[in-house]
Amino acid sequence: MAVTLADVAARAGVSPATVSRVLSGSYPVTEGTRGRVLRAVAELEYVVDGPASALAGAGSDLVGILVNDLADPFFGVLAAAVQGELGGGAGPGGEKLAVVCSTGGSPQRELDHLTHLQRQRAAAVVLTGGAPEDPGHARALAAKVARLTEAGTRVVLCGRPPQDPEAAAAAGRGRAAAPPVTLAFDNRGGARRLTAHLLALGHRRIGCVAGPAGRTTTAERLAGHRDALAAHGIADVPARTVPGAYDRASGYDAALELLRREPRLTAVVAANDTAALGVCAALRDRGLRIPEDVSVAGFDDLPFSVDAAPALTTVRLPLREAGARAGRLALGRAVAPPGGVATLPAELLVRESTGPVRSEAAAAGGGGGAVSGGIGSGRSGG
Amino acid sequence: MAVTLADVAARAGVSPATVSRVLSGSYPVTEGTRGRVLRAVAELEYVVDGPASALAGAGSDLVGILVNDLADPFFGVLAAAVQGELGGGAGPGGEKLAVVCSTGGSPQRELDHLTHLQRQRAAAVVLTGGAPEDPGHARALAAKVARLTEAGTRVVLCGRPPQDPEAAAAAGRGRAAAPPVTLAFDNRGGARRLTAHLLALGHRRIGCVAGPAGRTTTAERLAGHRDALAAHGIADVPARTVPGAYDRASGYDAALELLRREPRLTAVVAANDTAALGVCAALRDRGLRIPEDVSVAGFDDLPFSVDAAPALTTVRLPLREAGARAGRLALGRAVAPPGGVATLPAELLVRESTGPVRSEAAAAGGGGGAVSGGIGSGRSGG
DNA sequence: CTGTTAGCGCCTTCAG
DNA sequence: CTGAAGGCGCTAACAG
Repeated sequence: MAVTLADVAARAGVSPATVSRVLSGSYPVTEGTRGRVLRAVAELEYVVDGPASALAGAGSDLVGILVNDLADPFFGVLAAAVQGELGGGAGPGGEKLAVVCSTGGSPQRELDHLTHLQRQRAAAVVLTGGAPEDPGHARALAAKVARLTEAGTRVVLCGRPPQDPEAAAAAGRGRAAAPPVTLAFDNRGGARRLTAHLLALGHRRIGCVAGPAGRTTTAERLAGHRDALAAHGIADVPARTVPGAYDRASGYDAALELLRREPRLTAVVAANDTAALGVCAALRDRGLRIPEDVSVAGFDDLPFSVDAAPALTTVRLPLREAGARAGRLALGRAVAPPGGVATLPAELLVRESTGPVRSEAAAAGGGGGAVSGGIGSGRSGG
Repeated sequence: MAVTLADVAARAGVSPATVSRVLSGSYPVTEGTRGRVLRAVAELEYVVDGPASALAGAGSDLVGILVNDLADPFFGVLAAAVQGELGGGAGPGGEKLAVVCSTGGSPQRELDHLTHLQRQRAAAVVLTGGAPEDPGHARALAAKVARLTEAGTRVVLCGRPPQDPEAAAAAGRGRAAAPPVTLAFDNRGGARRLTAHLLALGHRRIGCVAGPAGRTTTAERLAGHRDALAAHGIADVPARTVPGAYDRASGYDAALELLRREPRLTAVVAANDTAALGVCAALRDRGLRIPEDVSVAGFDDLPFSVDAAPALTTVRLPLREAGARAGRLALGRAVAPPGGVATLPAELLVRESTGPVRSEAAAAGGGGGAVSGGIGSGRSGG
């Protein structure tokens, strides 16, 4: 930081205040002065100092985007959409610098990042992805969000359920400029329709590779799955659900475990498309064909799922739209939905990885021999 | 920002300076005082003000990561790896806040983001992905990088060639604390081995879906492709290369265009795995089997490529490793390679999407009928 | 070990 | 329309 406002002022033969006015464009300045100032700025390659500027009262231009995992396309697409809206930054409000922070799914890191953002006086924060279900964390988060909104930071929840109103109320102590806005996904409805689709195809022994335990998204999708089962008068068999994560390896292991527990499985719903890919790989390795022997379904409709082998039946979540809207909300360029909460639809996409259940006779004759039990996966504890 | 350092000091009955010392932990403080201060901090939910702190001399804890597109797994994986290294932030150097900025491939936005980071006094900046080949931009970028390093910001180039030494020298005017470090990928070598693999399988009419024009990565991969062709004494047919982008749609369109120009194509190398997926889709839509009729190869070995149909032959780039190393370099926790440049290997991964060229006879008999010329794609201009 | 004193670089009143 | 002055909240010398 060698060259300062004062340097520019000296070179242009004006006062620092004038330079400031030219740069912020908030005040009328004579064309001539303006030109000289701008030239001095260019010649000196002057760049406004962020901290000093922020300290002196100009708001920061940081917008925080919290994601669980940057390498996960779900968050990549979401974050890209948010950032796309903050945009080229040509806007008069000035360009915002998007700060994408990865929490790795850790509640503590979520809080830490939020503190960081608070420290930096972020203009807005977008929290993406499901939330941990721990009440303690929910309370801490509500408190942190309250501090943020009180300080004028706009908060948008994208892809998670709204905050508990009571927790939020308890956490609030000052006057929030703008209460947090929520853009939720209809995970439950989507999961229900997906399982209903499988049931309609005749499947009765459906395995479920759930998402990480203790997260709202996992709970919602599981609830939808059970809704569908219940609606068809089918008892939910707990052993047919194994926990996992949103990655391929997890889907692979979980599928093997499911097969061990119930070799006659005819369908598997995975936590998301990435896990579904792992499920497919495991099934294939065991000599099972998809969907002839076993149907597989994903969730999210991530970009690659249409090109998988076979193309994945899944539930499309409007990630792009959600991110873009969250971005607009963060910028204050969109009005909050009534009640501060909007639920975005989840659409069933039937492709090639699901099909009619095979008849029992065919099952007995088919590649079923490969599925003898007791493979001794070290993962039996679940 | 209601509660300040002074408030905490008052409540704890000490001076502001003491509070500052307790919080920064840089100076010895009595246990008792320390306890009272910490309690006051907790009770008031005090959070240090970033701008003020930075202005007063404490360095900023921002690390910028520039990527072309967050929704692209290539960058997602890279950015996640970098961020993973900045890490939980338990380290003594204190936690860094990673700022992931998406340039959308625009040189101007790249510069803009760097200015922003400069404004914020970023501790380090990691530039990922190929660079534009425009000399004007290279000069501007070199100048910007020089300003950054002069200000003490560490700069790491990850996945792009090193800066032109002359341009860098010309841009420098002050004393750079640490010159930029480069982690390059052996794109050319990888592409050469990939095409050589195809040639070894007997392919002679190889189509090439190139990456975006005017970018170093595109040029390097193309050069490698031509190296292999030349090494086998095969003339490069310009019409067999069509430009594209790193997305599925681009691969799809490009494959159709290639087929229009040369219906007897037996292999296609794509700009990357995502584009390869599009190529495969287009080929399938035209009734061609992979790899029996046409072999297809990708690049990068993105996470989904092993699960594609068929599993993609590709060139693995050590994205995870590169990102992690870039992160360590950014933190100053790794020593720069000799000469400031390290080239990371690109490994050929032969999977199922490439196979021996079909015999001419088989070609005549096979699904070739679908490939009649003159489909009139509007894209013939290239 | 702790309190006091100066700014960091800028923006924003106030005068002129 | 422009200059001068004050302070944003914190840290870094200095004293004590």
